[in-house]
Amino acid sequence: MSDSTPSTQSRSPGTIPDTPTHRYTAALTAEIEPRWRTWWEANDVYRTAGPGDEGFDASKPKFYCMDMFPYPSGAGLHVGHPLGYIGSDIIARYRRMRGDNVLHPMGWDAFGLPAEQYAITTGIHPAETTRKAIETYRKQLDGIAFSYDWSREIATIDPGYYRWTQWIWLQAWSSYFDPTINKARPISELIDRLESGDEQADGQAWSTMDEVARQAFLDRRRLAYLSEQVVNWCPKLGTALANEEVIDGKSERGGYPVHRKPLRQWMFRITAYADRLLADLETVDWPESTRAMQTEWIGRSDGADLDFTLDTGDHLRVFTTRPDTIFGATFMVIAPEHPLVQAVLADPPNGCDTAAVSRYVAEASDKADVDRMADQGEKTGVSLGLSATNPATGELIPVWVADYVLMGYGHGAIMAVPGHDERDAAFARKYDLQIRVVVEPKSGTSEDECFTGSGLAINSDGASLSINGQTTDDAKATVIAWAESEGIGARKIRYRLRDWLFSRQRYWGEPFPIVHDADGGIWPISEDHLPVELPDLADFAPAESDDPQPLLAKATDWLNTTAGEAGVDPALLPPDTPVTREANTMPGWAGSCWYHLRYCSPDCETRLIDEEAERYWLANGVDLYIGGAEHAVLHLLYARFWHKMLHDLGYVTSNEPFRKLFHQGLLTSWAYQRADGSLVPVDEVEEQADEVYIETATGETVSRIIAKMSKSLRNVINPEHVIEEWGADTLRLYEMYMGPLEASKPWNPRDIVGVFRFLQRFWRLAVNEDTGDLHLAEQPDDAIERQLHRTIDKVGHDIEKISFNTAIAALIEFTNVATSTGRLTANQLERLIRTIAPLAPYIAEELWHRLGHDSPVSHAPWPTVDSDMLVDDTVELPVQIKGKVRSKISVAADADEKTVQEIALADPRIAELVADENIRKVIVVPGKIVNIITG
RNA sequence: GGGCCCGUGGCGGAAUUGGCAGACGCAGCGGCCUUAAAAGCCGCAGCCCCAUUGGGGCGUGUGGGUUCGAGUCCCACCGGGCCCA
Repeated sequence: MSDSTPSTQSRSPGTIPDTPTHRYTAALTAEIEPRWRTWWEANDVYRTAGPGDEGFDASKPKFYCMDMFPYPSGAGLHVGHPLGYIGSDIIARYRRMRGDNVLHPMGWDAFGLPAEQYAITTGIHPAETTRKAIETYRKQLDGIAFSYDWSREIATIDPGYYRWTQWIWLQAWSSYFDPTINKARPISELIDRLESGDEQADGQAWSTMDEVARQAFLDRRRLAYLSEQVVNWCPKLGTALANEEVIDGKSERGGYPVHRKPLRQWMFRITAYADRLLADLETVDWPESTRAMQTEWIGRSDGADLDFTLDTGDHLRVFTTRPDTIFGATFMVIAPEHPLVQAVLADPPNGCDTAAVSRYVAEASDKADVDRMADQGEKTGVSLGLSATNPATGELIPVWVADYVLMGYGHGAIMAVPGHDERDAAFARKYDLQIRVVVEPKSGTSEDECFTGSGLAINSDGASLSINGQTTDDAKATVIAWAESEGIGARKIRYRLRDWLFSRQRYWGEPFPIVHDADGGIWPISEDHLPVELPDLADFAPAESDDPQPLLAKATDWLNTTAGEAGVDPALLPPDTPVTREANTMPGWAGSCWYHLRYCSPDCETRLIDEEAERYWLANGVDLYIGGAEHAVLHLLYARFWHKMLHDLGYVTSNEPFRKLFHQGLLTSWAYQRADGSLVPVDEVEEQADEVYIETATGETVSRIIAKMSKSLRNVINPEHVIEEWGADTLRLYEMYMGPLEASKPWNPRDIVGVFRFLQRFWRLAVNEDTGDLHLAEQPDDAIERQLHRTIDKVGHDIEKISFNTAIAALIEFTNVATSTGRLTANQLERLIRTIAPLAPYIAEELWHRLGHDSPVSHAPWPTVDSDMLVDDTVELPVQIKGKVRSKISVAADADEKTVQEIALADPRIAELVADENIRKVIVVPGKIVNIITG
């Protein structure tokens, strides 16, 4: 067992001979819990009827309560994983008892890298290891009494599931974004508009374009499109890596060189949705921090596009958020990837050191964007020997190339204002470029060398424009209006959000439902040929190559096929046309973007989601979505994007997928370190004395640190071990009792016994430990009855507030009072059992049936609360003198202020204390407090 | 560097949102039961001072402010976390 303290290690009440036969012990939970689990399963207790199902009651309100589904790893669950699941299960059970139709499903996010990496080292197929891991997870989850409707279980790797993942992708491929209505539409509608002449293709009439030009135009408009992207390519690993997987130009795993390489990749046009993804954050009930993160990630900036004229006569377009500082633009900088660089190298102006420029561009190409953007570190660059005219001042200013400007942002070119931008200032100082101050703070002078805030424009007076004295906001508007009238610029809103790179060179993911013909044409697989199944592969090792090769390229029989074989509509392409399948696969995020839809009708063959089920379960989206904050941006943004796209295309009615979002906190745990820093597993350590820990095997002293539970720190706690020693109800209660669900908190094995003792007392309140019979009172005790109402009321409210720790505290308190006062009547006990049922389902079910019920306690209604029982006739009020409590008085609950004041002043102790004082004022807050101000 | 969040007994945490700080649990102490121990049960318990029951002072990271009244609101600082740079 994972316990480290001797006091808990030796505890094992089930084996103590003196223990009463019918005490709530680990031995008893080991008998009770599996028995009810089997019974629940045999009787389909948690099956949820939806529209069209037998027994569905449409008059009940719906409550869709969903967990972020897990990636089933080979290591199994540790006690941190179920934390959020226990929370959502309590809510689901509570809402059911409140009379809602509750949809509470679970599934598996089963495509992804770890299984594939494992396959590379062991040769075991990812499908096999994943299936095994799912089985383990399922077994572990079942032990904790989750009330999932397993008939709705889905796994992203099921062909029946990823058929629809592919289908959704095809919808995106077959759609475009119409900015005039700010929505996605089928691309067939765009073709109609082009053919009718309602719209032109980039200013060209459709009728004048040939087929190649038409396809190229349409491909540029699709929501899913191919594009040349610079990726982190690692030849040794044979794959592109995410930015986070590259450290100092080397792969995180293996330390192999990584090159920045342009690669044709499938993209998603998520940027088209930037403003909707931003604006609709206002409409959801999400943690403030998560909304802030998404807002920052989308990164809207308001500014202007401005054109500068080069001395070659060409224009250089820049984006700036500070058009008001145009008079301070003393040079320009372009990114190393900017097309102008190649133009300059091809036809160098006088004074251009082409060798230096070429060398600089080559060096910059292998640097990651994050490193280039970093504020610290030397700014580097090379002059191009070109000049541009500042349109406001008329001055000629030099053009440089520098890697702190990124091609992916704006136009890959900036007007540099070293007087008011830190990075431009650093660059100007290094290369001795002119710095001009054009903004001053509204009051006082700036302490900073480089003032980047808002203020008043100065030194900003030119032939066609003057903004001196204008505030920054006014000056921005003036400059934009001027640029527009001069025809050299326009107001522009830009987003930090980039289009989503959607292809991976991995094996264990969804194949794209598309084929390529010999001429580079792209053809969709028709719907009735979906899914495109992942071919079997015997060898998962990536091919080492300078030329990026997706793993699926190894499946040559699968890869090279014909249009007919692959399932392309014969009307589009003759069936015997040789085609190549797309060898890239979709990223791990794909399946999780829409699983909230599939749960509603997991077996629907005709649509991704049954229409009626969608309207019912997804009205206003998922009612409660619980999961980790680590998905605050990527998963939650991608899922919102797909949902909105499907909304535009008419497949879902709601605009947002998750109405209320909640993040559970992280579970930390103690880890033990030897003097040399190496780690000792938690279960090989004992606490010898207070704060002194020794390694059992060696007797050496080890030090204790607190850290996130992880395999590498050897501090994971296995839920099965906890259940073995205390039972699952204790595990559930302990995890919820530790503190607020959203807080990070340390797992302390020593504390578990507290909730176990509570359950023991709870059990003893109902059951005679010696005989096993129920022992009940004939007549209810009035004080107990009142407190029971209060407890039911508080537990209900706390569950709704997701404040389970205080709900449990209220139950403990009631149980302590009830055990010390006497017995409960059968009726009282029934209500108490129903109140604890969402939190501790096993003990509740056992006692419920012992009370003579045949149907599950989870199907019983939540006990009613009589509001008269919540208020007392008399209340005790503290009486303060100058803010310090000096006495307490007992008054009628509805006594008016005057009466309360009289009683307070008449209180002997108060009278004595104020006898010699002048009473200036008496504050009476009915039901709360009395405060007497003297002096 | 900017933004957001958080600092309460030995520990995990409560406090109806401005009204008795420390609910509830762990650990601790005392008692019952027991030959004994464990388990269980009953009680004590923020810190300090005086005292016989009782009383007083100080207390929610630090310093200031608003208020009859501040853990809660405002300002500054210190420490920790997250996000963006």
